[in-house]
Amino acid sequence: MAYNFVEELKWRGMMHDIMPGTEEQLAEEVTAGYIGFDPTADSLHIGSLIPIIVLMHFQKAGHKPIALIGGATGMIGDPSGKSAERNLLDEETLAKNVAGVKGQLERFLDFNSDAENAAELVNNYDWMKEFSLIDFVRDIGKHLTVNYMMAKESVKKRITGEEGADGMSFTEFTYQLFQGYDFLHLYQNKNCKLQMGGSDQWGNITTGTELVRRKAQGKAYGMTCPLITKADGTKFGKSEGGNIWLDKNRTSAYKFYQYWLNSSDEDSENFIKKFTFLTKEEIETLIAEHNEAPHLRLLQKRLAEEVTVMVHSQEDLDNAVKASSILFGNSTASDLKSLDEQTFLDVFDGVPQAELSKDELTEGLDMIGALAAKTNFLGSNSDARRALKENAISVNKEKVKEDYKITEADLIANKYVLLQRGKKNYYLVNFV
RNA sequence: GGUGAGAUACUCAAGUGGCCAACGAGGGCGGACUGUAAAUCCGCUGACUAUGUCUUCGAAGGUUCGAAUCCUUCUCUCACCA
Repeated sequence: MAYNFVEELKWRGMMHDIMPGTEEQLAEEVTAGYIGFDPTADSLHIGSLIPIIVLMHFQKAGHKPIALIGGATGMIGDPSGKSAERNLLDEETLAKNVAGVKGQLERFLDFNSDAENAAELVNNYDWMKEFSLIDFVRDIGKHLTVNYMMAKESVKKRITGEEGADGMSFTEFTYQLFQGYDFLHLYQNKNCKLQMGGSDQWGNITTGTELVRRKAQGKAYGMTCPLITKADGTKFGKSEGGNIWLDKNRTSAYKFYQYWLNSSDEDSENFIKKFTFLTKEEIETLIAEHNEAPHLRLLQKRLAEEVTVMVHSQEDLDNAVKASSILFGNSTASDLKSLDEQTFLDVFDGVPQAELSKDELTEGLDMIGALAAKTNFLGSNSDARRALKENAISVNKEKVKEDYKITEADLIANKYVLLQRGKKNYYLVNFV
């Protein structure tokens, strides 16, 4: 095999823990391996990219990736890494989420190929729903002791009350048995011998391999990748606006692109290894070039490009780059006006808006009113006066003074006026 | 239950009769610089019909020409004693 899965993950820093014998197993034959995805929302966010990419590497290495959607386990809630009991999702939401997550996974893995190592998509609800409580308790529960389950870190933490934890329901305690059974089921029905996941999944994975050993006298393997962290300690995948989603409707391609572009130097070295498929040589060259001229931010740009194209499309990337140059470059009112309405709206997607009547423009709309009273862009008239005095206000990217009046001549696409306070605060007024 | 201390703006925290819309620090915002970064420097940070006016220092009353500041009652927080 030209491509060594384990070696590949190791140099990319994506290997946290691996069970002894896993490499030998992978070297020996085409192996099926799976990762579970929780349908906690109808879209995955960029935290789920790592497991997806691991599966893609897995397939590139000639093995068979299985993506498991936790339709059943999602109904229970994984206690790993949580200090409080989770809220349960109702069936309807869950069905919607499963469909959403499934659609996204199809972007990255080809589930319809005839190849020997074609990717496969399964939903554990399909085999869990028929399982009766009695059967489950007799067939599965019998093979593991409570002592074993209690010894897991995720359980121990909650029981001993560390970190303000407040106990754990039977429901969540059962979770690891469910996930363990998934592995057993896939082992028996799909000859799946490997489970992968984030390092917080180690406990659940070992429960699975243990179950395979005891119940099926088989040998199964596990591997985890480190959880993504950022150098400044803030949470990965979050911005002020919340999660960065893979769904364009939740996080626009522009914002998605920006998230990566704004990575720190330190993080971007790390991220480009993990989130792109560039070769080791390419990445080393990039890092070297970046260190030569850090202000050009080659790493961040390449990272943002690669990931945006992978998750969205080349077209989305082009638009995001264009939008970025309008927002952050030296664009002028005429640049703005040259945009067609759709692109303009895409660029300013998510920017707060207000609607005003076009009648306001006939006499010319004064700045104080435009900023505060009519739009609530700024909190008060005083605030508006201050901002104007500070030379902080722009109309259509051009600085204005307190005596400026907005007229028909300022309209973009005959409808919009772009207000701006400082560099980053935008506000769109829609004249109808 | 008793005694003592305290409550000030987004947070911490000065102010103990007029010079108080209230020192200072942090945060936030803006400007310069810069790499859409970090650091640094400077400015702003109650409202309004604005060289003035109004409301604000736990709540309600009172004293006074004038109260964040003094008095009374109440609410809450903390400390010590039961």
